[in-house]
Amino acid sequence: MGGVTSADVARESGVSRTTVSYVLNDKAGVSVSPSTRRRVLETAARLGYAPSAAARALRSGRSDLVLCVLPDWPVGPVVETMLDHLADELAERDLSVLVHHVRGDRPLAHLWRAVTPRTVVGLAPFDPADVRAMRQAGVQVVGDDVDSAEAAALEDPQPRIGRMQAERLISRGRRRLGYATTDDRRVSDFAERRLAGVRAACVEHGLAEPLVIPVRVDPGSAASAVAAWTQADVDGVAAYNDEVAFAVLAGARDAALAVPADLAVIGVDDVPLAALASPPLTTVTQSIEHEASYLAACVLAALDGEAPPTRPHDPPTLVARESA
Amino acid sequence: MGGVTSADVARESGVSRTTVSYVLNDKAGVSVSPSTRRRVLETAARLGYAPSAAARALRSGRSDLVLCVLPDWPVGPVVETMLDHLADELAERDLSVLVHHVRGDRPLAHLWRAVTPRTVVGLAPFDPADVRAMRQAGVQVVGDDVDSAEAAALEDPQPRIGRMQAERLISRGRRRLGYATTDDRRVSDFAERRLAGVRAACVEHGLAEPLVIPVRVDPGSAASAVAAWTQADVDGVAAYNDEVAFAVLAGARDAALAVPADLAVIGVDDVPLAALASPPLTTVTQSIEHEASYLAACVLAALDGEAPPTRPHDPPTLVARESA
DNA sequence: CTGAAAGCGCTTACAG
DNA sequence: CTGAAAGCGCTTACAG
Repeated sequence: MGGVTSADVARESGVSRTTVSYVLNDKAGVSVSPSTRRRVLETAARLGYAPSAAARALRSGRSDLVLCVLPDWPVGPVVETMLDHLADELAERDLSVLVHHVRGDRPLAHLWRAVTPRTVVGLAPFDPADVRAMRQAGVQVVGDDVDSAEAAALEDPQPRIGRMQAERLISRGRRRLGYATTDDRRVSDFAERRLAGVRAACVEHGLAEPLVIPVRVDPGSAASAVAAWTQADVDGVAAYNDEVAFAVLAGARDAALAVPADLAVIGVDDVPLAALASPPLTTVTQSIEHEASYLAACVLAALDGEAPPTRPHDPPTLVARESA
Repeated sequence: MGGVTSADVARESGVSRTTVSYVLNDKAGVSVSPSTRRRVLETAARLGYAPSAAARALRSGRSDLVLCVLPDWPVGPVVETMLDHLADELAERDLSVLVHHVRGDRPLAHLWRAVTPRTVVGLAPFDPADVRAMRQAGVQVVGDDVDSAEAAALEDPQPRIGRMQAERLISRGRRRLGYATTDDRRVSDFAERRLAGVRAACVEHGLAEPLVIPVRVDPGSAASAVAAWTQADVDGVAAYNDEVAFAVLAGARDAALAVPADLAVIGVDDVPLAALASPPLTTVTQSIEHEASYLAACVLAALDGEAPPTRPHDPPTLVARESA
């Protein structure tokens, strides 16, 4: 039932468990005679021995697991790509990435205690109490705003994204902007911060407040939003993300509006389908690879007890296609 | 350093660790006086006690973790939704779902040994040697084809999906079909099985072999595929999935082909954006909720030592929109 | 160079 | 109704 233990290997090769442990872990500073070493290695292989991670974790309080905690927002291709990169980079250090989607209000403590990860990476800020508890238990905590919510707020990239959208629209001659926000509560914070950037750009360019309308990802919702914008002479719409932009595009189509001539539309994310939209969607994107590398570097630095690397200055970029 | 332990709770509430354990685990057959019970519970809450899973796993050989192993294929909204449902259903039994994306050829053993999960759920078949090892270590294994690759093959739903696509196209008067397959090696197996269904339907209806062309999710690739189909008088295209279908739609648009009049297009999955395509995408979908419930039921059954439930007969359904 | 022993935090027979 | 004690498998000072 319970597999082969180090005691089995020790008995079988006629040495103590200590020696087995030394050999198997290549313990530095201890020299084991070559013949013994060989015998132990051979026996372990023959018996198919694999150490119990539970025991090891209990003993040493650490594991080779990196727990990645995702907030409860919808995870699109962007986050997924990021996780892939992260896993790749950490794999080189023999770290396995485990992903957990936070559901409802189940306490986080249950989870990280259950996993005993070496590091916990959060994609949204943790509860400070959770951070404290994890740190106290010797778990590295890495992530957005873990240490300084203020610092993060100062360099929040979201408003820049919104600003960039607005500036593109304005540079294309748009004079009255609309904002297609999401009705998904879980990300309304994001939407709000992006919208702030749009607002700021409007103010700077002497334009009126953007007309904000929530748009669901379905044709009907988009149609009525487009009607309202048309009514208000809106000629350019910045969407919360590419999905919402697709909806706006569909709404414009239904209303027989030409894009971008009658209504320009710009999204955020550059999802794979963006290039295939009708017309191809102009959008703003952040370099996911950079962000992932940064996160990986944070994890590695924490592991090596080094100071966290400085966040790369990673401005969003415009992907200019036809819709705006 | 090491967080709050049950000994702390015991000391603080003036009882033994035994009692703490009994209370916290609601141990059946043991009666603890209500006042003691309350005191322990209260102290545990106040101290923020969470049991060390490592110790628990070491002691009992089991944990509350369900490890969900995803194959190396691109995970779209479909799989994501499924995982969400699974997590929801298992959360009711206090099981936490952890997701691991298989990367490259790193051995699976390392991972499940490190996690010591109660159950491992595979979304693609495991290596039989892995299954054997996990079972031997007392880890439940649940997933596609775990026990009987043949049985699974018999009721493989993929060909039915392809067949359904073809039949829709044929019922709309299409006489020469094309198949837009993926060039992603990781899912070519899926594509092949779906294509088999398309082929079968063509044979049955006395049509020629479908003209198979790989289509990448970019405008250029789609354009040349559409050109080839046009050349061959293809008037209906079944796509491997909705993403590929979007590409075909874009290609048709570039070629000034009317959809569905000149070229009908049908996808698979019904991703959120499908309804927003131009024209709205007709597609075939499987009930993810059902599949997720089935998987959850398998996990729960394994947990309770019951026989696995029979797989629900869950035929794919057609979502008829305008593109076909 | 190698071994006996302690202890990580938990659960569970076994005594009271 | 409650507690003292053993033991899960491992690593690591500490002795030889």
